[in-house]
Amino acid sequence: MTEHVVVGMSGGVDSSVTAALLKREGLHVTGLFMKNWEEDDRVDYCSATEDLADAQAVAERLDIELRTVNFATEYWDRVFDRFLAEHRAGRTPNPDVLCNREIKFREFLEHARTLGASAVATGHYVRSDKRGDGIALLRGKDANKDQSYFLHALGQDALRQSHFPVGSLNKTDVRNVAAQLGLATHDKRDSTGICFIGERPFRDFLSRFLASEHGPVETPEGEVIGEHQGAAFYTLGQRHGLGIGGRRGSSGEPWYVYAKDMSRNCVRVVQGHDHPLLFSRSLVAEEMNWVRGPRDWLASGATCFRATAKTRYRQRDADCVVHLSEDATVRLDFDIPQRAVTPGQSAVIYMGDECLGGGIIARTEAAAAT
RNA sequence: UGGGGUGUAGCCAAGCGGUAAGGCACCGGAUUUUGAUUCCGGCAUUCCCAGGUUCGAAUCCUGGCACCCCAG
Repeated sequence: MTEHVVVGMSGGVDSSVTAALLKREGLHVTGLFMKNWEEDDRVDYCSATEDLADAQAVAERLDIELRTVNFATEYWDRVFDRFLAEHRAGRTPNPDVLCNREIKFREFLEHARTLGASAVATGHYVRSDKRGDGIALLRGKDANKDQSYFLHALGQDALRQSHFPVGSLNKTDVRNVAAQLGLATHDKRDSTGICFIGERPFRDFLSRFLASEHGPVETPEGEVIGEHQGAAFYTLGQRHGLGIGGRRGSSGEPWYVYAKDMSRNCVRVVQGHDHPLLFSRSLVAEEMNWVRGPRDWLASGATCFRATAKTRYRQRDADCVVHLSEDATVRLDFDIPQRAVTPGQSAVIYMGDECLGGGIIARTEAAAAT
């Protein structure tokens, strides 16, 4: 009996080619289009409609069935709600990390099972590989498109039942395959923005869900030099949106957010992209997930090991020492202080090409000598 | 109303008779399945106002106006 795989089709090239490749392998492929965000917004409505039409066109071309499903309630409850709560707390959440864990590789996967599938597939640029007694999550072959950062919160259950065909291709190859097969999405622009929600004017979008008040922008010395639109709208390392112009006797460099004080609704800034206050030498991450279990790579008894880590998507890996603890937290000590390490974002740990896992940054330790 | 100083884009700020540097902010774009960062592009027919000198002035002259500092 041929394996039945449900492919999450978004209407983009990557998932189109994912379906095509699995079909070519001879698997029984069903496409499943998810709509997880409801809005009266006309722009949004149009793009979702267009995406569905594209997915349909591809499905027809490939001669596979396309179904649709709506997880808007689940998305709101399990992803967006927390996304908002994090912002209220002054942190900078990564909704897509949560979305993958809660929606794509939980709700979606379960739904696929009810359709009789034994596995799902997505267009993520990652690879998986049997290692030891488990399955390792590996970076995508195309280093520029690698999305393992977003999938670091997956567990063995999810990986065992998932395929990532485009993970071993380069983006240009993916587009070529799509073009050769005559798929309508072959030259479709890569999508960006929050998954399922899309690219929005950030502040306007968030302000529809979050109450906010203007507040002071202060220097480390406590001098008020501007007014912000609401502390929740800013993230550490951010430059724009502060409206701070030239100042007498000042260097003329831009100003960047290095801290937020939510109790005072205050955003603290510092001048210069590389100001010491923007750097952290270490961080503590919570809610750690070890893709393959926590002890595989550890010599017995050891409580730390060397690895590399990213504290933001698309950031270069940074060498560090990972310290394990009894609870589900971890401390990373960087060889070289990292810029704009931000609570709420994920710290994702790698060993070579393998994504070991990661957690949510809870706090950091300043790099500046005290 | 005695003396001194300053008035150039939203904010800093070059310019000192030859036809408005630069930076910050802001806007647009590129990059990007978070949010950022980064990169590229745009941004004063006009220099507080009014006269005058000159082939030509933000730059010189005259008179106003505004603000700042020191004396009161």
